[in-house]
Amino acid sequence: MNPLFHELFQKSRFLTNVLNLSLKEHDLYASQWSVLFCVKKHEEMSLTQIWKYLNVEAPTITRTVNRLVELGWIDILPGVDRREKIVKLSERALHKFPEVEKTMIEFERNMSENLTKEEEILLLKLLKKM
Amino acid sequence: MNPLFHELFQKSRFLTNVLNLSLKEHDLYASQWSVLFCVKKHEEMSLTQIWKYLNVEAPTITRTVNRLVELGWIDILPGVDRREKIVKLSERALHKFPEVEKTMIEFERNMSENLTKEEEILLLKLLKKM
DNA sequence: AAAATATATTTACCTAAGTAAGTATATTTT
DNA sequence: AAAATATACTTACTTAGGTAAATATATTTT
Repeated sequence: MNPLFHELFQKSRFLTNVLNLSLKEHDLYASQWSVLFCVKKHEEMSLTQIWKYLNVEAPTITRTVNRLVELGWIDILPGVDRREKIVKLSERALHKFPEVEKTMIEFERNMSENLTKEEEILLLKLLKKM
Repeated sequence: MNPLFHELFQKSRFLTNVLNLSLKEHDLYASQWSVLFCVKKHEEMSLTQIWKYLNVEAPTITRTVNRLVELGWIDILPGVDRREKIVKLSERALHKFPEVEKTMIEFERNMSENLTKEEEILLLKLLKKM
């Protein structure tokens, strides 16, 4: 069997585990971070915007956002369209964000330190091409 | 944020979804296939051998193997050491295996058709190096 | 305006993976 | 031989993702 796919799945699982471990210090999981990150970037987002941006299905975002609301990272604003839920970072989340970001940058640095900058760019290019 | 990790996670999720769709014709999931594949390769394996080979935790394999036993793909042989569970493919699984393998080869061909052989080798190398 | 259709989110149920703690059996130490 | 430790697997609980179907609200057609 083609070892490429096996390796890709393994690496993905490994990186998720390491990332979860890194984010533990902020009581966050990787998927929660990915939602916080894109909401921060766009300031306000509807759930549909989030799941389209992150390329996952709607129920996944319903769940993660609900958890983040429970944990106090996210506030819900009622939209004009009463079907949709508009979401933004809470005060506390905005305050904590830079520290979490620091952890993320550290994680990314550690996980790519075996690659030169050129290799990193090449790897990204090949992944996208596949 | 470094787009490399985002891309890797996305691609992994995408490939898992496509693979699950391909394997649906055999009523199998990707993770079930990975267990069947390594058990076939080694003929007989203990659960510990399986989870070490696949680089996952023990409970994951307990669950997947149990499901495969239920579905009739795997038989359990009692080991000499009564703590351990030795596992092999069922007759039916051995019979069906080549067809599933064909599906897998087709999947791999489709998913790597945008890469030249050289790029494929390079991608694998970079993933391993990371 | 009523009916039909579309969109946004949720609910229910499934696989897939993790950690922590429990149980049963082997092995090693004392 | 008894006690302590190690190993193999399981159980309970959590996140993370998926599909299919339900619900509520908007929009479009008739």
